[in-house]
Amino acid sequence: MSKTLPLLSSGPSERADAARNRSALLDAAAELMAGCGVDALTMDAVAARAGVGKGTVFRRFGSREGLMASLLDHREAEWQASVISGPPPLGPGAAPMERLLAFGASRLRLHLDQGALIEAAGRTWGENYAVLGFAAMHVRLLLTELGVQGNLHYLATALIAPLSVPVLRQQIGVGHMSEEQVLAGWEELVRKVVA
Amino acid sequence: MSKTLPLLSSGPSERADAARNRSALLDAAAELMAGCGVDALTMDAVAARAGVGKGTVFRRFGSREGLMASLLDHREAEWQASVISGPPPLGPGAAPMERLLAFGASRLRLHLDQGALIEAAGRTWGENYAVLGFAAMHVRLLLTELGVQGNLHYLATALIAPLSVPVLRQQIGVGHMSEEQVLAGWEELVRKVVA
DNA sequence: GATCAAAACGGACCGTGGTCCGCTTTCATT
DNA sequence: AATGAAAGCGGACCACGGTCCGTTTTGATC
Repeated sequence: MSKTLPLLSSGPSERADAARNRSALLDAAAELMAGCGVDALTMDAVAARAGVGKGTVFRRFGSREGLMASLLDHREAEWQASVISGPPPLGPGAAPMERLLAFGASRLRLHLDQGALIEAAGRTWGENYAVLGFAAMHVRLLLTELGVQGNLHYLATALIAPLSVPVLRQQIGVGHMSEEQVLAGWEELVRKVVA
Repeated sequence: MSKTLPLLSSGPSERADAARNRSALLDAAAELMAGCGVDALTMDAVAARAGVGKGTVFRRFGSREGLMASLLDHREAEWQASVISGPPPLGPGAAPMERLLAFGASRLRLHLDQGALIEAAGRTWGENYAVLGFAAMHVRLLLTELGVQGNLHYLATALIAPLSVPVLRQQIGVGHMSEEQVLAGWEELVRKVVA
């Protein structure tokens, strides 16, 4: 996650031109992606569209994966906000089990919607502590509230794992499950773990 | 999975020169990888070492990922064989629960050992029906024997998901779990699902 | 063993991600 | 406002994955 994620940001501030270019690059990337899809997005095109040199793109985002991760930050921050303070059942106010099932459904949708982008972001996104860490923390908390016994940290990551993009792609694309079947299966898994 | 996997192979046979080159390329790749690691392996280097043109490498394996997948085929085939007909508790002869736990431990080891190669093989390997499909089928069978109720196909894939390379890397690398903790956690998960 | 179509070969060529380094901009300090 | 060092900039340059197509090899058939 980069400085663009409000949840974690701050830092020693960015020079004015740098901030302007970062924003221009993110806009350019989003526009190009909307037109051509994730895979056809080239760094040269982004730089050209934003009216900056290619080197600038790499200084700001480190790599293509880093740029993709920054594009995801937006969506992820919104999602995290809706978990922390959005309306129930995803947000606080609902019973733990309801929240947990809403979490699964919501995460499933997010991963299906942003799948291509998430895969394009690769490890930069996938091994980011702030992303999986937040989800794991949340699930762990809900499991605690549900009175589940055992290594809750592990169980939380294990419940999140079947919602990951590669697994979903395998289940839906190769295994020919429907989205509903996957969600129903996950709920069944959760109930067995919680029971 | 490619023609090199005995479990699935045959086909209308390969011309003698093609077979010779395939074998030479796999050897060259394995040797270079042993020396320089997975990431430093370039297609040009493999071609040069095998004494063939670059085009030949791509005709045989399709892509870099395809070459990596072919290198994995060997190990995967051995592993599948040990599940199907190796000694207990991984192979037949042990009680279903023992076999299931042995499956987890074995798969965990395989993924930790071959992690870099598996990631380098990307979707070519990861979405391969013959790989995840075999594991899912096996787990599904064991769950049946254990009398588990529900959507066993989904539960099988959900139990395999936490053993995937990205999840393991996250748990061990970022979350600072030990290999033993991960395995213990997975066993706990299995017992909750089976119970 | 001659013939020939299909298969395979090789390496020049291309696009893209990523680096490098000399020049320019910013901004804190005075 | 002048100054200077740090931060940023740009685009030429490089390495590597992947493609293309004219040439060569193979092996089935006669």
